[in-house]
Amino acid sequence: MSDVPSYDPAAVEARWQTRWAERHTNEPDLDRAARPFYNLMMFPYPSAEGLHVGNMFAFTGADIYGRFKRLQGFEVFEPMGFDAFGIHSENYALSVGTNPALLIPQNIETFRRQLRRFGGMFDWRHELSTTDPGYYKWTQWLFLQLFKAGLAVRKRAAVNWCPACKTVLANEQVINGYCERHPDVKVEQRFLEQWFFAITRYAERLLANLERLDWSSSTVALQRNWIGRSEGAELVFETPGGATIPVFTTRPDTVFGATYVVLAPEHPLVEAVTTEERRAAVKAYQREAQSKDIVSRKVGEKTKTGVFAGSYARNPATGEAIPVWIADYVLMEYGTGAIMAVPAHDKRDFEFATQFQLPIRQVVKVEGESLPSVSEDGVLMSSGAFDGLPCREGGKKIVAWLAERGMATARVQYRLHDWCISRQRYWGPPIPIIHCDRCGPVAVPERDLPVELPFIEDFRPDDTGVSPLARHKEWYFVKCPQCGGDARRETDVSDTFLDSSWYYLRYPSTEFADRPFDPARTGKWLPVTTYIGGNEHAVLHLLYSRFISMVLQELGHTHYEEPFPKLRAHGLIVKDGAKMSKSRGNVVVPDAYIQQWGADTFRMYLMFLGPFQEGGDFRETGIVGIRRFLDKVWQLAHEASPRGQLAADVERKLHQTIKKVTSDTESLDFNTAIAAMMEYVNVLREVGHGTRGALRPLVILLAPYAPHLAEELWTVLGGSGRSVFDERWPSYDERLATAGDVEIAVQVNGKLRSRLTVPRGSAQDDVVARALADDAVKRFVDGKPVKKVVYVQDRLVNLVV
RNA sequence: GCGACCGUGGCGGAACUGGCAGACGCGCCAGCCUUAGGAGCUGGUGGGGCAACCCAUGGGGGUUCGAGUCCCUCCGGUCGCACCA
Repeated sequence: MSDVPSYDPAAVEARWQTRWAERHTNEPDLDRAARPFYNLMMFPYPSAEGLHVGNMFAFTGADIYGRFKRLQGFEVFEPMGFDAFGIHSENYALSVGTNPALLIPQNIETFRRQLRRFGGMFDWRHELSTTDPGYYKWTQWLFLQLFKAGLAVRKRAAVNWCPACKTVLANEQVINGYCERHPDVKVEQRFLEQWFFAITRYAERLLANLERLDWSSSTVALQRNWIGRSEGAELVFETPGGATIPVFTTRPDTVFGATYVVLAPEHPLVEAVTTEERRAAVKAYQREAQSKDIVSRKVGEKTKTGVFAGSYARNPATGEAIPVWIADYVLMEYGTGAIMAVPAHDKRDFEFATQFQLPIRQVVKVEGESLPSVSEDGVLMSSGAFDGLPCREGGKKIVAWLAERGMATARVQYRLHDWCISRQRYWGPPIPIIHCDRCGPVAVPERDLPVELPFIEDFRPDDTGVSPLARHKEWYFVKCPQCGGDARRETDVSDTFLDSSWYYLRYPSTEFADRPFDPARTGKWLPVTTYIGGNEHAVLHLLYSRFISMVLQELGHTHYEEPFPKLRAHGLIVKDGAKMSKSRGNVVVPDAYIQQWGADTFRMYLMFLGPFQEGGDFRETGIVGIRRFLDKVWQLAHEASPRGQLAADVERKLHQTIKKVTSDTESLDFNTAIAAMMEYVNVLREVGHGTRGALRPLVILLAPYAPHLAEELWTVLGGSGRSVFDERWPSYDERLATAGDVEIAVQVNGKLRSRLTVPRGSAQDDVVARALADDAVKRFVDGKPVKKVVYVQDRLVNLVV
């Protein structure tokens, strides 16, 4: 054995983590940074179980990118925080019977320790937690800005209600229509007054802006889908009683085929269209529909249910009287809550009409399609003057024709709903509103913020259906800030997604207690340069953040409309092909691996597992490969001769490696970047020795991936300065990277027959001449004339005979 | 049902705008070194012929001098949304 000390990751990592902290290595000057780079990763929810490998996978990839940018000369701000409010924490707290206010700090402490241990380049000066009153004071401020702008409104809306818990459930607590905690109790819907943000007013902008965002295409597709824009028309169906039923349809061309009308059971017109003799049946049906929970109500059931209301409405196109039905396959939240049913050209209407023996009238002819035919590639029939027109054109003409009589309006409809931010829960920031009998809902004056969440010994929900906060009398009863009369606080807390919709805006300004975000800091650091996170947040978090950014800009608080111009989604780490979850019991925790192998080895292993943006299957068998690689680098660095020229082939390989690692790290292809570094190390070992000149660039390339080891080896290689991260990313010489001979494939009729080694950039004629002289090639050309030559520079030549 | 994606050795995965399939790593095999090794080193490793060749990227078809890559079709899998009119 040589006299090289053995690589002891635990000692190396402890040493450098201490130095980084002492030397403030990871703390950029936020006020004076000349080249600011805001490297953001989605902050974690600090679960009781601690950081798991999925978190670490995401953070490692993002951290590598941040360190890479730092080495390229940017001043990188990489903050970390905790999304600690919300139903997860509250449920866990309920299950162990301890107030979340006591549990969360412990969880955060565990996360903080784990995050330091893995070596993230976090600027801990700017840590935040959404549960900190100093943070949620500004979450409440944000609510007030929307409230004052008329964007926070109160509406009645359905919630899941468990009659056993006597409380509101989140959708994820409803399992197949039953309460998660009472598997034999059916969940029902109840209607409560709740706070909504008017995100639908921004639907068009949220959709249009997607075009100019540099985001993973999968994420864009998810958002586009969620916003769900549909073009169509609102048509009016009149009842003899004088009521008019507006319906939304995307297929106005099929109006001649509308043979009945359906209202959602909650529709306000149900009363007016129900006849006396049908009243009992309709009431019974409404009760039945209400007893279903929201989730199963929406999941398409095989058999449809409904009830005839007793009255008829006039089809605006045909003038016919058609029956009005009440059925829960029509949803109150979409369109107008009422539809014209065209059973011949809509699957759901077809099912319903078949079941209840309602007439089915075909008005679109499509080649080779039987009913129900939903294609728009047909021509109209049985549609009066519009017969023979293609669907789309016919639809436009029908809308125009009906519009003359005030019976139709073209309009656009979105699936996106207003954002319900009310939670009838304990563990969240109280919504800063005071209800006064005289003044109505009144904003808490900003000087009185935060409305602190009081510590409540018994924080369990009770059978009142309102948040446990209502039980805290001193907190609940207040004076109206406007008239001074008796008033009560709003007891709903806000949605966790509101907390996380602006945390990135707070990070650079955490030390300012008197403002949510400092204008100068915000001007310098926002919008976020690169955002890396999982696709589980592709819709809600990212959509809400974009919405909040638009509002803040519109109200003059910030200078940008889109918070995350560049977003990359990482993949998922699975275990044995299945998603890791507590219930499956296959959650992998990194601590033991870090203990055994070191953080650097484990970081690189996670990145080598598969493509960062696709994820991979966690198998511990490969870890040793990374460790062997780092051991080799360690050995080479310690044995490197201080001086000495690089052999030509080593130099070429070095420049190729720099090129590959640079572009792969930039594109987050960490697995192939690591492979390239391994190849270089293999070459160095074949040559039999390393020089410091050959090792120094490697150590810098490796630094984002294995930061502690790189720091250590940088000093071994005689590096100056306090940190390898004060160095510059190596550059490569394109000429050197591509110099030397190349091997060219020689094909005859498209089949590989031989290989030639020629100088790079050889002329076609020379290569062809040499190819024709080749024995193997001669055998296959067999004296036949060459009809065609395909030559790809430095790659191949194909002779067609 | 709608939308997005994927299918390559024993395994994880490479392969730029079509151009030498299997980089890199794990595992496995052989040898070396060791009292010993779950350490280290050297070599080998898609399949078949055991050679000069043939066959191989889920199946079938097509475009092309040339297809893992493009097109059609079928099979299988993953994710998201889902009675959205």
